[in-house]
Amino acid sequence: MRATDAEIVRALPLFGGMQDAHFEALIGAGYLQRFPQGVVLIHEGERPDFLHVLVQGSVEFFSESADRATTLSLLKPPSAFILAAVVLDQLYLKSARTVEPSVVVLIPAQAVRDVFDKDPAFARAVVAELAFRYRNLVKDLKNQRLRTSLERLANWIIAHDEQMGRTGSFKLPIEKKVLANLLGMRPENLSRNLAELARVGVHVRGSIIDIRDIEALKAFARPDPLIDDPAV
Amino acid sequence: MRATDAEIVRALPLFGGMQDAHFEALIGAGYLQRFPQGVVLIHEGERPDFLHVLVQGSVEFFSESADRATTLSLLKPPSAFILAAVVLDQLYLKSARTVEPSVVVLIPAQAVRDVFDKDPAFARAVVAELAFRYRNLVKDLKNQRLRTSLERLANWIIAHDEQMGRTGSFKLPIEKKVLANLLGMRPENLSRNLAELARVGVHVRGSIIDIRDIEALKAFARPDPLIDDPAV
DNA sequence: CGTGCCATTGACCATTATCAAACGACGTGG
DNA sequence: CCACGTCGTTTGATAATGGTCAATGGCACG
Repeated sequence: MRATDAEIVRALPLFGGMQDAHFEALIGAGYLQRFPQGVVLIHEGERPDFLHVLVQGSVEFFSESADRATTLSLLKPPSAFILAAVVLDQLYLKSARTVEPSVVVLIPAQAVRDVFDKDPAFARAVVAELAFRYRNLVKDLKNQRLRTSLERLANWIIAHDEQMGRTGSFKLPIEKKVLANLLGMRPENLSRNLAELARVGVHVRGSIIDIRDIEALKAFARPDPLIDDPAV
Repeated sequence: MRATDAEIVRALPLFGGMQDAHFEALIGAGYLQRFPQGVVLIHEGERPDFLHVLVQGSVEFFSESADRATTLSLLKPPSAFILAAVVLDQLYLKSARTVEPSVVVLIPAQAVRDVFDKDPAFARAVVAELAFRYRNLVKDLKNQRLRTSLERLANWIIAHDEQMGRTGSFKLPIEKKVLANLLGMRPENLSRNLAELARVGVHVRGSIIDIRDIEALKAFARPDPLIDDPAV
């Protein structure tokens, strides 16, 4: 593994506070892999062998059951994933695949559990990470239960515009197909929903989104910090 | 607080492994309260002052946004709740109300965070608890995304029958209204869905559910351990 | 024995999925 | 350089799913 990759991992909040010796133990036991686009990294139902750290690229979490499939979330680097399954040593509940060529650091699950038992700072960081992800999941469930697909889309557009600096205009960072699945709808429905949002001033040309009346959009979307604000 | 209530708390996995002195610190700082049915114990958007431990009764977690409301889960004693908000010291994302007269132990959030920093066994237990709840939430989201309301109901009936010992017959443990909200549907829809399940051998008289053909029910419901099995 | 609240039922509407077809961007190979 | 195939996207028609509103019946509790 190159030193810069180890540094990326070390810089994550999850690994930042731990003792050097413990970090060396983790990173020494781990290794780095490069994957092309579309590779399934983990399969739901299997047992976790490694804690994964996404260093470059991006990963989509999805799940399939009884002939249906859904995207649960997208992950951007740098970020660790499947921590809950690793610490409990229980089956994966989601599958993960790369949506672009990606670089992943793999750390043996047993090494993670060993260091977790020895390093209080790491244990605290694991708690913070799990609690943070727990809360994101609560927000996802609320988003799904309390809103129509049109409202989820409208709020996603508002949130993404804020992330991009409130310019009122941005390019979709992912394919519409992937966005549709992420928002819990079919691509056909996303297409119609995007057209529908013209009524509140959202205009679409290809993958360019223009918000021409943010107030009208917000009046329709009714964003809620307890669902949409990543810092809450 | 009565000694027996403290013992109930102490017996929880979350508190079981910690040092006596630390448990005394927590329980000494805490106090016990009794609530009638229908009291809102916590309001989403507020800051957590206490870790709650449900000792008796039952609690419903719900959320409201933009004129809509949904039930996110039900909690049975003994069980701690709102742990994620407490350890991160961030706003509640859900509200909670009693659905029957309940007994709750309240432990000041700061005391929890103090002991968490000092007691590795407690820290490990917090991780296990958070990871467990995280996984339950993933299952909830999959259940919601991958199934229709009729399928969620069918699988709930199968799961509840298993919990009750696979007798093929049980009494609903909660009002249909509450069950409907828990399963993410309206009471009218639950009514129709229950009638619909007669086609696969489920018969309903008042709050009594009879499964007359478990195989037919399972063939329709297609239960998935990665969604329905509480031990996975 | 009222008075509410829960549950059911009917009619209707909103939302979303499904199926099908057509279009368009993009990359490959001739 | 262009023809072609692939895949993502859009659009249309239709069906499934679930919500809303309203009326009614039933049951518990005062």
